[in-house]
Amino acid sequence: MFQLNLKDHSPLYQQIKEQMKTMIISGALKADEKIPSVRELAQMLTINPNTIQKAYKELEQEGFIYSIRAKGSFVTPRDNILKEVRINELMTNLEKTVRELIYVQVPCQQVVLYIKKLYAEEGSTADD
Amino acid sequence: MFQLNLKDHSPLYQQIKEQMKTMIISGALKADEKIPSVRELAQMLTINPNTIQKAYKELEQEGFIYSIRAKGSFVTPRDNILKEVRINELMTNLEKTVRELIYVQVPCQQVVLYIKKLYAEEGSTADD
Amino acid sequence: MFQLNLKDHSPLYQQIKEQMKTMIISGALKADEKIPSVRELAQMLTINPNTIQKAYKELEQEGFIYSIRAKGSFVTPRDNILKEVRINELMTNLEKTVRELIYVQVPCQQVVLYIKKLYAEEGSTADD
Amino acid sequence: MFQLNLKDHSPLYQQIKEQMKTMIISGALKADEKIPSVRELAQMLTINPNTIQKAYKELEQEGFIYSIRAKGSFVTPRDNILKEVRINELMTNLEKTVRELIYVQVPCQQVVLYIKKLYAEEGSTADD
DNA sequence: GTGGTCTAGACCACC
DNA sequence: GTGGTCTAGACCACT
Repeated sequence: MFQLNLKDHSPLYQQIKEQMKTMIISGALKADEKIPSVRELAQMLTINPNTIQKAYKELEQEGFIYSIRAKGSFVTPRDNILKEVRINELMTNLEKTVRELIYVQVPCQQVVLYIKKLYAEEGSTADD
Repeated sequence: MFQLNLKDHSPLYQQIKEQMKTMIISGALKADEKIPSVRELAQMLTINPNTIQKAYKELEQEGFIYSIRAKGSFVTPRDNILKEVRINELMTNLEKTVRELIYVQVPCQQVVLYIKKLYAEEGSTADD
Repeated sequence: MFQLNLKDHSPLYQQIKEQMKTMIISGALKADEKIPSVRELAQMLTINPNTIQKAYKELEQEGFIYSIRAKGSFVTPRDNILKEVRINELMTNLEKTVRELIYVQVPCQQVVLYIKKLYAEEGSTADD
Repeated sequence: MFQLNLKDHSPLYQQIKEQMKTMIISGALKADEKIPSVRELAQMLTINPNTIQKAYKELEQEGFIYSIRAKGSFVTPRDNILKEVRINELMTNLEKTVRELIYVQVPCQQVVLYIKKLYAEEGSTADD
């Protein structure tokens, strides 16, 4: 389920955050679905519960999950996510990547086709 | 020339790397142009030369600059850059960003138009 | 009647307390009016009776309600409330809020006008 | 300097946050002034550095302090604080307190005079 | 020396 | 059993 890389320079809790986000975004975790409890996941990954706690707390602050005391943590339905700020960040990120793609002379058409392919994939599985 | 943000939590040497890369990619620094020496830049930014050293070392490893002993450091012409690895990284990065854009329901067309606009801008100034 | 927010990190029993207090203060619940029994309210909100119990117990300790065995719980008439301690708490709270308002440079007049408006509203409906 | 109450139900890190905020708001700590390092304060209060860390991190997220790696933590100048959201919270808080003051029949004039007094105090010491 | 990350193990409030 | 808080002690990256 999760693959942690201890050699990587990025902190464990961020790796957990990233992978959880990926699972939510990819649709592997559905809206309002329960995610593993802090202790469960800690045991699964054989790391300290505090590290999971930190990851979950930040995921909650960023709006990807919500937690209910004595119940567990759950995936925020995507329509409830505060989108505007995030979209700005994503577009800035996109711009930076594309500018470098231009620099290394990847043709426009290749990039556009790639993006259309990604949209096509998702559109058929997760739209609606 | 450089704008360092001490309050930002990203390390100074990375901020320097990023800004140097931006200047190379944007064309502000031309191929084979000399960039400031470690000591010069350290003095300009009033920070420790070790910090600059680290930034330059990584830029060289990533192929953006090359250095000649007793001469200084210079911008690698873009045709000499080892592109394949970098392109892979960029495409992976692109995929992650686009998947999240899909998740927050930004329409395909908006993304594609944005990318075409970026290509158009650069095409007229730096292409060829 | 009551709106519980499970995602909120404040305990359920406090949410119930707060809302009950608000209803008493606003006049929605009159003096000596009967409030729902523990079991009734638990059923209405589909939560554990213990949680309601805890809320009622604290409301009683703070003097907002009183209970009669085998009869139920009732709203304390406002003249019977032990006011002095509570007023001290409120004034301390007020001081803290106002000091921060000063810090973020909200002008005195704006605060004063706001308070006068609140008094005017209540004065016409519930005073006397 | 700091007074922690171990018996209090509120977490230690929040007590630290509150007191630090009070000191910033009261002007006891000036803009860009260095506050004690994580370890220093931990030693002063004889509590664990992690607890201080948590308090500082949240204070930084809320904009009251900023930290620079390998340098320390510093007070954010008040003009740089993101005010609008905070003002809304404060006004809501104010409303709740005032409504209860009305309920326990504290006269409007007493409240208004109290607020004017607070503004007068601050105005003479910290304005400009 | 500073802030940041992590562990192992404990205790608490809530439901 | 769940999330949240706390301790004691360790290690790391950065400057």
